[in-house]
Amino acid sequence: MKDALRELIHGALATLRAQQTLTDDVTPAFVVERTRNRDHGDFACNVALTLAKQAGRKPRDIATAIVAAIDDPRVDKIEIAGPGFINFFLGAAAMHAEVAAIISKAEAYGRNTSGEGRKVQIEFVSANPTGPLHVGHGRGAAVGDSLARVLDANGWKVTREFYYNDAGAQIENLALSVQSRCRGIEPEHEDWPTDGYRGEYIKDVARDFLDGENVHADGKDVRASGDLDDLDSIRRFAVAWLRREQDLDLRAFGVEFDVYFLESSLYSEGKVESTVKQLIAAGHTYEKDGALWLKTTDFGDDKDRVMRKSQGGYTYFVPDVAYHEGKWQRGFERVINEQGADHHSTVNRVRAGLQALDVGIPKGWPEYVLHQMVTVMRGDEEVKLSKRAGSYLTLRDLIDEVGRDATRYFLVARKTDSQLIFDIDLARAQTNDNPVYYIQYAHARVCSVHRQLAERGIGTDTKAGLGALDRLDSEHERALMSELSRYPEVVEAAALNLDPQLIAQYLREVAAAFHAYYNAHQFIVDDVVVRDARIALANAARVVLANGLDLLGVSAPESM
RNA sequence: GCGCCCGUAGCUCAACCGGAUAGAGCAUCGGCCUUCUAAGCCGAGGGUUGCAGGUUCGAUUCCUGUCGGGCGCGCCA
Repeated sequence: MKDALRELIHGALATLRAQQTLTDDVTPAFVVERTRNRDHGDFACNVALTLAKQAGRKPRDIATAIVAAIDDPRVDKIEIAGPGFINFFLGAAAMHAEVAAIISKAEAYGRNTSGEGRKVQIEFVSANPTGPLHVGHGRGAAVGDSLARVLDANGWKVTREFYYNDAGAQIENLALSVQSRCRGIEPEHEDWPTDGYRGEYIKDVARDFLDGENVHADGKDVRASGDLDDLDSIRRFAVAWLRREQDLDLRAFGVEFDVYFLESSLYSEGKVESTVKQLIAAGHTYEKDGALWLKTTDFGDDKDRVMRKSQGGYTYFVPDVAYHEGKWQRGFERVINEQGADHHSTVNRVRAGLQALDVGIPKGWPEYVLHQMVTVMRGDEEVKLSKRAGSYLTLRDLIDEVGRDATRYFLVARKTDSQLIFDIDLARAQTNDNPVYYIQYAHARVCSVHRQLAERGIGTDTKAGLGALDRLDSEHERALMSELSRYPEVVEAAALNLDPQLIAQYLREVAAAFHAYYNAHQFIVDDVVVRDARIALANAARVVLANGLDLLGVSAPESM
């Protein structure tokens, strides 16, 4: 509806220009937006205000001229208000048509094609296989996967990718830790490796290694040699073991990836070497103190970066650039990296490295969505420890305790750049204070109505119901219809702002509108036409709730 | 010391890339409803948007400074 109104405005401007009422050919940016206040109608437009400046005329005069040039049956009334806002009051028919569209499009309602099938990659989680996923990874998983779903709903062709380091120093620490556990050394002992991993899970890995277990991860089997002097074998086994573990966690979270990308492949396939050569050839490198440097300061970084250490070997930054060049070569018009904000310093660095390649990669490519820290509270106590990891709360702990739906919802329900406080007690609560419960309950209530009808042997006629929506004219009914019709705009906005939180927030409002509607009216009434209409509207609400929840990866239960 | 993020009602958060009287939920207080799940409705109180400047018709939003909280600042990844 928003777009339709924009077109009406553009049409009116064209008319005014043809009449010479307007002489300026340039139309400045303007917006059509939902009003906050019902007195201002359904939509408002600020075009007269933005036009006034360049036309040198009073906004209200321009607004009057524009309004006079608009005539559309979908619009009941147009008012000019305040400094010159144009307020549109939609007719009931426009709203009823939207409800009918919801029912007929069903799962497809709210989806659009603005992405035109272009390729976008979302890289998220990307945890190294050195330990269980923690709550921070959970936020990344929830946000990244929801973003993927949202962009898919906007017509993009989405690839979900997980990048992990299976070869660096951290992995060496992992292998050494497992080896020490195999030898019965405890983390408190003086022979325990510096920077070793102390969690309980290391013991489990060690046990399985000594037992000669077989681990299936990333589509291949890795068998433990059981030889504790064979560090290489320990390393391969430990990586596979933890990869499998993380995979189970992610699956329990409803998140699946299309591509798992190994950092080691960048070395084995010579990508790192070729990237270094490219950077040297492009003339952006220099030698200093026995090391090879990249002049990233030429591209907006705050200091130059070492590529090859004086002792030999590349810094992690080099494979990072190689990796992203590979993403570019794979044809992703957009790449969105979802990471913890503690990695924010890599943003400038990676982009600068890509600019230095001189291969035509746009300046702001790739895009980043960085999420801030998560603090988990139980009552007034901060929860920090996990039995499994020994040092931090794992994602699995949280899913086990509050369930997947609540975990996912809570982790996306806040702006990514704000710190998030996860209230375990609230997430578990079976009350209306709990937004997940409140939303799912609204969905279940519609299903419950159908069960009630079935028990009484009452059938309904959706088509007749949709034809009779004009019989529904209470405040609650109107409000619910209006709320539902916003859904497509919310899906669009969530993609534009890369912000699934908008969906979470919107669903709460839909649920509130539904509950109010539900409680103010009887569904099972003798008037067949009204009954059909009310149930058709309830079904429309169910569709929007189900579609929205799906974008968050949260289930839409039929009963609770 | 430098960089990034945050600071909005008692609490948890919004405010749709600068718009109208800064909004919801919870909590508190006063009414109503209590019927197809555990609901819901109406009203009230509660704000100098951390603080101080600036930009303009107009600022929670943009700029500068400042205070407070978080995270980063390696030839670690």
